[in-house]
Amino acid sequence: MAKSLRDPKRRPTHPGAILREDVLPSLGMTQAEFAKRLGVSRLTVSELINEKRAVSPDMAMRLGRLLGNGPEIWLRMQQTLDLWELAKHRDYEKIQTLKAA
Amino acid sequence: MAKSLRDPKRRPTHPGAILREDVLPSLGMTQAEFAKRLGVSRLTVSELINEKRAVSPDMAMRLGRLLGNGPEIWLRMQQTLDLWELAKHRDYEKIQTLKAA
DNA sequence: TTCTATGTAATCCTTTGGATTGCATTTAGT
DNA sequence: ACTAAATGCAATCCAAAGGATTACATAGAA
Repeated sequence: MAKSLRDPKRRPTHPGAILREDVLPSLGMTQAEFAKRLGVSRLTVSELINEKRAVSPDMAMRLGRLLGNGPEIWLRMQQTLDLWELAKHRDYEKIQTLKAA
Repeated sequence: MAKSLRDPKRRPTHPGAILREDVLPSLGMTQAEFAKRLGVSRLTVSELINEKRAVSPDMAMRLGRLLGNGPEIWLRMQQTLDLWELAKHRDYEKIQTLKAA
């Protein structure tokens, strides 16, 4: 059978990748300009775009506002990544699931 | 007309409230015992339950594992609260939404 | 009342998002 | 090719936040 649409093994896309590959190019806007509009420093945008840092709730609000699509999308992408990363290096196996509450 | 199901004015429920009012009671488990199962300190559980702190991604993983319903529910509840809080005291009004990308 | 559960304060540690500044490199534009 | 703008990145600082541990006071139940 075909692979499921989302491969559970694969690292979820970092929000920065979307900004880098889709958003900024289609806007034809420099990082500096983008940062200015968001009201954050150029460094913050650069690191986000290069996947060096996560989308914080604050940043999600800014992106949602600037791009007009709300903060949820950005935050959800980030959390998906966060959970995926955690599941990798942390041992939650030790926690025994309770049977019927 | 009737109010919408979710009142946008109202503060979203804190995940700790669910633990305090539903989960722990139905489990008939003490906070100390719950903390032990989760693998965190009693303080951490107490503060979470009393809404003094947020559900972190790590805590969401633990809750999801222990309760058997996955981390997403807990994380999503927290996010909703986070965004609601941010929208209150931070001024995102200054960020001008870009027209058609 | 005596023991258990809980709330909470104090302290310490680590991580992380942001701001600045400075500098090297890349990429355009002319 | 040369200059100027854009970008990547390192170093510092700062503040907030999740956790741990310890200790203490109170609430409650056996």
